[in-house]
Amino acid sequence: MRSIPDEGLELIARRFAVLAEPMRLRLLHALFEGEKNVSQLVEFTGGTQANVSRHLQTLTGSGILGRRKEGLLVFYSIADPSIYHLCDLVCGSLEKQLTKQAGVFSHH
Amino acid sequence: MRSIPDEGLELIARRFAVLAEPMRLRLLHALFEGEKNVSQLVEFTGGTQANVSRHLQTLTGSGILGRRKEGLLVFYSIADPSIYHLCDLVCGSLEKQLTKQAGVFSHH
DNA sequence: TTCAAATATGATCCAATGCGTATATAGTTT
DNA sequence: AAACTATATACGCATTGGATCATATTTGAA
Repeated sequence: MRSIPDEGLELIARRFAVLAEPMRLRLLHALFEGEKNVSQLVEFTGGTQANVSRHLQTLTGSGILGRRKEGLLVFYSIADPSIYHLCDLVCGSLEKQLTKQAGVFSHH
Repeated sequence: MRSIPDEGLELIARRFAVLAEPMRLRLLHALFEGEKNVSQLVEFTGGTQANVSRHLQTLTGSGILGRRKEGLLVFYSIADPSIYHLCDLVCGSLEKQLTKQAGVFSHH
């Protein structure tokens, strides 16, 4: 079998880790609608400005988000389209698991 | 826009977190070949028995792996087929990012 | 140039998690 | 039952990462 070098594994793990925070998922979910600036995201998520800014930095640093400055405002947007599919996959898998029990997602 | 309840976000984050460890990815990679018992996985990954066992427990607890006892041996296998696609997506996305620089995956 | 608004960053604290060692449990063999 | 093998778990330690508060930086306006 083809083995994966440690560097590669750590890169993959790192990518998953970036997605492993509820606040970052909330930010991604907000940005699925289209690009938004930091203030909008702060209001949207209900987080503090500092915290939102940090998470945006994490997401941007990993290449998932893109950044665009316009005067005082900074707009963020999805830069890696694979994220959509990734989230769909996980949601789908979890829905399957959950419909075998009680349904958190059941009220479509 | 449809918002996702906090419970849901935490479930999704949790799923990503489970995939965010190199050793667990190594175990998954090993199991992509087919089911293996703990000793085989210990040898395969080069980890300690205790550590491998713990990570297998994490993966099983999240529904990603299945567990089958056969005498003294315990066999683990991929239970959630979406994992294949999930890893492919991430790898593909990372390859794209990396080919824009130096190539860790470049020697196919 | 001074002020105000939007965003980023530094310092600190705290909780979560991974690893290693040692030990416990379960199943098998004699 | 005793001894042995395979696997799981308890404990302690070290590291990491997120949240908050305060402050810095950037940019536009007066």
